[in-house]
Amino acid sequence: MAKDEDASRPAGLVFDAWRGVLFATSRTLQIAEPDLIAKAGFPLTWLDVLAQLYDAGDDGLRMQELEGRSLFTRSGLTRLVDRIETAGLVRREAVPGDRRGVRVVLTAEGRRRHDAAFIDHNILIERKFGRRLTEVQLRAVAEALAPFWHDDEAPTEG
Amino acid sequence: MAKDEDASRPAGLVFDAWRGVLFATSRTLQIAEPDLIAKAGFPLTWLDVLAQLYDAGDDGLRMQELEGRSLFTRSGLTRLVDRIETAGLVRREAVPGDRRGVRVVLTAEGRRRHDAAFIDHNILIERKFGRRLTEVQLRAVAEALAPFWHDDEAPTEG
DNA sequence: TATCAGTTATTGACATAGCAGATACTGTCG
DNA sequence: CGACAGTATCTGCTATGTCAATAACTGATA
Repeated sequence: MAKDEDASRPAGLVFDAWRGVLFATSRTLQIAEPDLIAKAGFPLTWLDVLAQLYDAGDDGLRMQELEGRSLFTRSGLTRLVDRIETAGLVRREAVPGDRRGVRVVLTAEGRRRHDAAFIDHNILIERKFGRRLTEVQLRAVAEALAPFWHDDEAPTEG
Repeated sequence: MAKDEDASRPAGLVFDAWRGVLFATSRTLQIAEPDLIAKAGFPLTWLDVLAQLYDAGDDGLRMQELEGRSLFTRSGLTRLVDRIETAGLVRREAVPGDRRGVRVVLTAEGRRRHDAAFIDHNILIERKFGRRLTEVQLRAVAEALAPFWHDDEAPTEG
């Protein structure tokens, strides 16, 4: 018994929605990742970092700030930035007035590669994700999941 | 569609919807993973496998089938199943009539641990994901993203 | 029955991420 | 100055995932 209603929230509904979110993410990323590597020559993790630095402007970001805006740990970021730096897409610079700190800045090459990758990536997301939903559905999903943008569980840097 | 409003172009919509899906997944998993490890003693990857085997019934699943139902590669699965087997939660058995094959089956202990973990995990998903959406939103998300469950991505551009 | 292409699963070499501890610097207090 | 607590970043060890190559087996063919 206990068909579904009665409970303010049918358990199966949450499960189905969660499953949808999970699979949409995984499936799309599984296509987007190799695509990005083929076209841009670097993985999504790099694009995350490059995009953050792009948005941050000319002064770049400190490792600490980068950590706050990404889904990596500090040590993971250190190595990630190492690789991107070795590839010449970012540069570590001294922070005036704090010799402990480092700020990470896009190089000209990094900016170029970011721009190209960003465009390619968005086209792919449109094709593999967006195209599977109607406009009404897109709007519903975007609206329903918007709360997760600003995460109240995680510390948000100001 | 052909709803041409300047304020909400489909491109921006796709981006917002994708961003929502991405963030909902990341934020929720970042909480669910440590929680599961604390309560069940194993990570989400194990639960994925255990849940698939649970659903599959007494005969379990072959590695191949497990691969099709999960988001791992074959070799990744081999090692994942190795670990779970070492922990005693699954068992590899011969497949009658095909000596290449292996079928993976839940042990009694595996079933117990699965049940407990599944309950805990669902409670957490309800709390951290489901509770942020209304029932209408849940329904909309579940419906919109259901196509991703069975992903038969057309090999050519679709 | 010998062979050969295809299938199933594992293994080896390698890449990347996390945790915990190390390293380098800052600012304060005596 | 010298000690100390706090901050910013990096490194060592380890865990886990992927790709490419391998081993074991199947079914068909000559």
